[in-house]
Order: sequence, then C-alpha cells, then structure tokens
Amino acid sequence: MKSKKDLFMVIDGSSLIHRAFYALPLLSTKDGLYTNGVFGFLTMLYKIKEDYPIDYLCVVLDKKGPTFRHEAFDLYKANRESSPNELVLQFPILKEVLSAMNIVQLELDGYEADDLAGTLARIGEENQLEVVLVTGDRDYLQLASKNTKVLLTKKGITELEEYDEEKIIAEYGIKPKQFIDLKGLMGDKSDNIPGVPGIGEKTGIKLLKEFGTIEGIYDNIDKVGGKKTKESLIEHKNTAFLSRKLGEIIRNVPLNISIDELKVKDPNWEELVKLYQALEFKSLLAKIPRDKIRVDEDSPYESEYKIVEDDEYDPIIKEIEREKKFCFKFLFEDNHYIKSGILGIGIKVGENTAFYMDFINNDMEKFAKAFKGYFESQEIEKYGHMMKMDIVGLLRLNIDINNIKFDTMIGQYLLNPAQSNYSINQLGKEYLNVYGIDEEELLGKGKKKKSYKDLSIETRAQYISMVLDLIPRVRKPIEKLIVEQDMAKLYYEIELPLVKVLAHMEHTGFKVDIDVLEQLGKQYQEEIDSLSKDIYDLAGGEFNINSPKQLGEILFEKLKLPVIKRTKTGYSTDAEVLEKLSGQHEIIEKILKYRQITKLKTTYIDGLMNLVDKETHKIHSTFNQTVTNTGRISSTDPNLQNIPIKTEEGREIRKAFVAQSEDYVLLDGDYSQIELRVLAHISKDPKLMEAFHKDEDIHTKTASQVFNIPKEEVTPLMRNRAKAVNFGIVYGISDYGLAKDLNISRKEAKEYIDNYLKNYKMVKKYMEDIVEKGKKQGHVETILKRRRYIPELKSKNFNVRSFGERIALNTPIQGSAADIIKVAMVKVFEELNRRRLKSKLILQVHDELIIETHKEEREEVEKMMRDIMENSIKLDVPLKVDIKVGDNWYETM
DNA sequence: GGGATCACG
DNA sequence: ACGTACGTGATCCCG
Repeated sequence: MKSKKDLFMVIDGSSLIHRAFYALPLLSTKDGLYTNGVFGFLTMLYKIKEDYPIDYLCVVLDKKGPTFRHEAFDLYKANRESSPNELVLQFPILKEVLSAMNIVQLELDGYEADDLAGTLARIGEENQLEVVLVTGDRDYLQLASKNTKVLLTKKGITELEEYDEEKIIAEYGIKPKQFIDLKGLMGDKSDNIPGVPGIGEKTGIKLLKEFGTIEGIYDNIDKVGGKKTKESLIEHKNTAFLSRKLGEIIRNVPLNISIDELKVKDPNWEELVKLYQALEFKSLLAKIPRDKIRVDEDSPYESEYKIVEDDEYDPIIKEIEREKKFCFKFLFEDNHYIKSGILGIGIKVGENTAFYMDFINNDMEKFAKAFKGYFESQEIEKYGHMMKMDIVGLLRLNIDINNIKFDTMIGQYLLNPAQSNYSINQLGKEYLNVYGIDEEELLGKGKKKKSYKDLSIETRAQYISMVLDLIPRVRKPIEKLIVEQDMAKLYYEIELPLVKVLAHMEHTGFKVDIDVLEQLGKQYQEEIDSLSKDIYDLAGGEFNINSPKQLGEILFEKLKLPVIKRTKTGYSTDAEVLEKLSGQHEIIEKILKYRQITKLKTTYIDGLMNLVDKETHKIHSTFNQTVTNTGRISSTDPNLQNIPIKTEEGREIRKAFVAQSEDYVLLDGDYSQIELRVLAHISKDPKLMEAFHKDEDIHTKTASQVFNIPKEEVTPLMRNRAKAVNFGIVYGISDYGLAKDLNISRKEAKEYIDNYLKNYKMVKKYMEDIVEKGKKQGHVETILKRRRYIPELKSKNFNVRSFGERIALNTPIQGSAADIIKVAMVKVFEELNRRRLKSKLILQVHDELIIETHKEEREEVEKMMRDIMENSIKLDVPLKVDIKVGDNWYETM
C-alpha cells in the first residue's frame, strides 16, 4: 500500500495557450513564426512540473465545431470573437511539441476541453488518484472535490493558485458543485450564457447559501427576499435552468482511454531539441539535460541522387518525355547569379532519383543544346524554388523557359509576406518538419562565407538533391493554403508570371554611360573638397564630418548651437535639425550641402560604378519579389528604385542611364496619383471619385476643400499643404506628423485633417472600417486579395497598436497600387513577346515602368504601354498614365 | 551588426 | 496621456 496517492495532472491546453498568448508580447522566430502562446504554455508546464510530482499527465484541448451546448442554445458563445490568426497558427505547433514530449493530448468532436477534464477527473478519482486540474478558467471550480484540486492561473504566466474544496468554501461560501447553480443564476457574458437578469455573483451566492440549489430556490420562491430579484427569477425560470445546463461541465464523455496510458513518459529528446531549436526557445533548450542533446553530426538529408558525367543526358530526357514535368535548380559560384559562374544544375523528374550535372564533368553548351527544347516547351511543366535565378541562368544559356507551374518561394511569400527567411530548408521545417541542410550551415556567413565552388561535387549534388526533393513536397501544402485563402488568381496570374518578367529585366539590364558618371564624379569631388575645407575653417579644425558623433560635438559643444533633438546615442544632426539651425551659423548650410553631395558621390557615383559591367557597360539590378510587406517589389545591387530626382544636382545622375544604342529610346510611363485613385476606388468617396472622373488637379481640389475656398483662390502654398494632407491620409495621418512635415502647429494640422475628413466622409468611414476589419480578421487585403497580417492591432501598447492602425490603412492602398502595376508588367511583357517586338521592359519604380524601345517601334509600343497600364485593373475611377520619351532617364521627365 | 542618415515611391 | 507619418536599400561610423 502506498502511503500517498499518485498524482494525476490534467491541463487545459486551450485555456493555457490563450492565457499565455495574451499575457506575452507577440514573440516570433526570426522567420516570422509566432510562438508566444506555445512558449508561455511551456513555461507554465515547466513551472508546474517543478511544483508537483506528476505521475499521470494529460492535456485536453477544445475541438473546433459545434458542441451539444450549441444545439441546446443556438446563441451559445455567439458573441465570442474568433481567436486571432496569430494564435490559431500556434495550435499545431503546440500539438507537435506535446507529441515530442510524449504527453497524451485529448480532443473530441462535440466537447470542449473542460468536459474532457471533468471526465478525466472522475476517472482519476475512481482510480484512487489525487487529481489536479490546471486552467485559466474559473468554471473549473465546480469540479473541485476531496480528491480534486484546481490550479488557476492568476496573473501573468508564472503565478498559479491552488483551489481545493475547503479554500473554495472559505472564499466564496458555497461548495464547488453550487458553482453550477451559480452559473445558472448569473450566466456568463463571455460564453453568452444569459442567466437571470439582475442577479450577479453577490446575489447568486447569497441565494445559494440560503437555498442550496436552483431547485431549492424555486421550491421556496416565496421566501426569496428582494422584490426585483424574485420577479426576475419567476420570469426567467426557464433561462435559469437552461443556463445551468450550459454551464455544467460534462463528466461522462465517452473516452476510450485507460489511466495507464496517461502515465508520464520520457520525451523524445531528439525531436524536442529539434523543435526548440526551430522555435528558438533558447531558455527551454537550456532545461534539457546535457546528455540528451546529441549534436547530429553531418547526418545528410536522405534523398537519392546520381551524378551525371560525360554529357550522358539520355536517361534524364527519357524520364522528362515520359512524365512531362520536372523540377530543377541551378548552382552558381555566388549570389550574383546574373554574372557569376554557373557550377551545375540538378534535375529531378517526379519521385525519381535526382540528377546532378556539374559543368566540370559536363559541357555546358552540350547541356543547353540537349535541354533547350524541354525548357522552352509549353507542354512540359517546370517547378522550382526561387526560380528567378534559375530563369536567369537559363537565359545565359540562351534558353527562354516556358510553362512554369510553381515556385514555392513565391507561394510562401503570399501566405506570409512578413517572413524573413524563405529558404527551401525553412519551408521544409515549417511544413514537413524536415530538418535538412541549411545553406547557411553549408557555406557559413559574413566574411567567411564560402562558395559552392569550395565544396566537393558530392556535397553539391547532395544539397541540390535535397532541394529538389523538398520542392514538390512543400508545394502541396502551400498551394492548398493559397487556394483556401482565395489567392489562386493572384498567384497564378500575377506573381508567378512576374517571376519570369523580373528575370528578363535583370538579365537585360540598364545601359550606363560611364563617361557621364565619371564626369559628374569629378564635379562632386571638387565640391566636396571645397566644402570640407570651408567646414574645417568654420569649425576651427579638422574632424570627420561623416561621423554624427564628431559633428555633434562640434556643433553643440564647440559652437554651442542649441540642441534640437537627441537620438539614443547622442545629439541628432539630421537634415531636419540642421534646417532649424540654418541661419544661426554659416557652417550649417555647408554641412547640409556636404551631406547631399557626399551621398551622391558615394552611393550613386562610386556605388554604381562598382556594379557596371566593364564590357557591356550595363547594370543588372536584382529585383526582389518577396521582401516587402505590402506587395511592392524592391531592388538591390544596385537599388535602381531610389536614383535621385528631387534636386537638380542629383537629377543629373539620370543622364547616365541611357538606351542601349542609338536605335533605341527610353519610354517612361508613370501612373498619375495611383494611390489616391486607389483610395477613391476603395472608399467610394463621391467627391474623391468625382475629382478623378473630371481629371481635376487633386491637390488643388483638396486645398479648396480643406481651406473652404473656391479653387481659383488656392495659392501655391495652400496647394502644397493640401498635397501633404493627401500624403498623410494615405499613410495613416496624425496631426503631429502633419505638423512636423509642414512645420505648422499641431492645432492647425488638426484643423486641416478635420476639414478633410468632413469633406471626404467616405474616406473617414474607410479609415474606421478597415481598422475594425483588420482587427477582426487579423489581416487586411488588397484589391487582388493579397494579405498582410497585422498582429499589432491587438497590442495593449498604444504605440504598437497605433502603428498597426496606420498599416491597416496604408497597406490596402500601397498594396493595391502594387497589384495594379504588377498586372501591367506581366501584360506588357507578354504583349511585347506576342508581337515579337525588340522593345524590352527594363525597370519598375513602384508607379513607373521603363521600356527600352526600338525607334521603329516607338509609336506602337507607346500606345500599347498606355493601353495596358491604364486598363490593367478596372477601378471605379480612371487610371491615368503619363508617358515621356528620351535618350536617357533625365530626359524622360 | 546596429544606429544614423538620406536617396526614392 | 500616450509619441507618430507608409514602404524600401546603401553607406558610413562605432562599439
């Protein structure tokens, strides 16, 4: 005989993860996977394990879908907001972790977690166990008994309070079972259980102390004191009994489980370690016993591959001809795939063994010749991951790919544009729980980063075969989610075709006139030298003007200029501050000018020169399709989307961007006011729509509204201010921000905004509605249903929440504009191809497209360009495009 | 490697 | 009362 009973712990997983989710800030892994609920749950679990010697353990969970309570009362939980997506996404993770811990999880259709807990508690008692129920839900108190305690979360995630029968009686004056009756009387707002109106906790407890049960109350209804209470009880008798039924936890759920199955087992340490690593739970990893962490030494990913030598391509071609589809991946010497050496290529047909061809053992020309037809075929389907680089690789072999069926990276981007790591290995972890070879592990990072060139052919083949094996496997869940989230059209008709468009743009490049750059560079340098000298003279000594720290010391300590603003690290010396100081000292203007010119020299002259191809004089930017949260594309190495235009000195740089030869010119088409037009469309604001239908000057119109004067009387200053208001509206305006931008008082800024919203009433409504919608759904969407999740909207922190509200406003606008131009890009590209024109799309700058066009085609292409851009997506207002022509980018203005 | 600054839409 | 504009990328300094 044991002297002490064994302990049986039942944990309400659904309740605890909810509690943890709201108690902790929205943690996520570096890849954007939310983890705070799971982390909090585990923290609680470890705490409980420390405090209690657990012998039997089980986690119970809610099951989606209706329960008998919904059948009994169709308004049950009707007012309950569905859990935010950021939390819902964590349930599968929790389940995985529990599995790895070898903890039994129970869930059952038609029952809630507390019903399972109630039933388990009964079973535990019948088996002579001491039962402890862990939850954040006070309703569990009704389950307490001589042998069952309830462990309630108090506040935060580490404070728990134990309730046994005695403590409950002492605290509330009623027995646990009477909590069921109490619920019948007072109802439960959160579950939409009505109860008897007018009776709350106090009255309810008083009645139950006196009469014991609800039956007892009604048997003695005449003795009930308080006229109102009595009347309400009589009137709502049925409700009282119904509410009690709804509030009672079921204790005889048909569970097919014996207590022995719930004995605590050792975790699957290996799985658990992997999961903690993937979830970046460093503190939890530290809790795992040292001897259980086995560093899995180079366990290669298991997938079959064959290394092809001596141009033996027939077996591959046979498979391709049979299956009519394949997956492929290039390997380059380094990331600059537009120029760097091609090392090899892997091809995998269906589930067959992957082939790896290294161009040490094979001839690239022969390869290209053998496979060109299959890559270009419209019938044979191609799959890949990050296919833009592979498409560029093919273009370099003079192969123009067709029939691209799926790019898993692009798919994942649509599912979560906030993610930072889209590597195939990352997707393998997320969707398949497969931990393959990470590119970063393979090559290292930073300065010591190796090239694939430095790896053995065997290792290259191994890596490529893993990639090719993962692609079709992660494609399935990604595709399913895209379809479920109504993004199939966006994916297949816009994003996927765009991959090829961008690849061509990168491959084609933009011709640069090096002489212009060099000439400008000289000019800038002379100016920099002269400015430096002046600055040193005025400062009374040499220092590093580029160092904000040193500059701050000169300005605010040596020259004793007033400090306008501080940064985390010291004095702020940004342009805004300097402009406020200008006039107080000669040096200020010199510094502003110095800053401007050095920026131009270092970033645009030197930076650009480094990236110009020495032979072709072309510059090949990389266009990133999976970077922005809103759906825009971005440009790097170099960034061609921020070439100067606002100042004349900077604008000169555009003279260096030229058409490829004298037979060509640049066509530059840009959307006029695309974001405000999108706003008009989304908000359906009549005044805004009218302005665009009549093709009015939108800033002048806004000025006349904001300042309440006829349009003829709008001054340039007023128009300028109205322009800032229009920008502000699109960004999620605040009086503070507008005041700062216009250098006016906050009060005045507020008046502008109020006037604006008074006139554009539907815009105001849009602003309110979209925030509400974002909060409810957890995300907002663009015209083409592109999503952005906004967990910030639920933050308790004012700043974070306000930020969430602004992105809720801005994202549908900026993102829909991105949708529009992407559609135009795909159509322009396809139309140029269809008509077999020489002209090529070479650049996109958010609301602007540049086509390098052959002079003979200019008229045709210009017409086509306007037609496609203006009709890309039909809005309730017209889209307007301005097209300029020039021999260089400076002239197209 | 992060912060400050500044180029663009 | 809270402290702010939305979205990017490149360069420099400095710990």
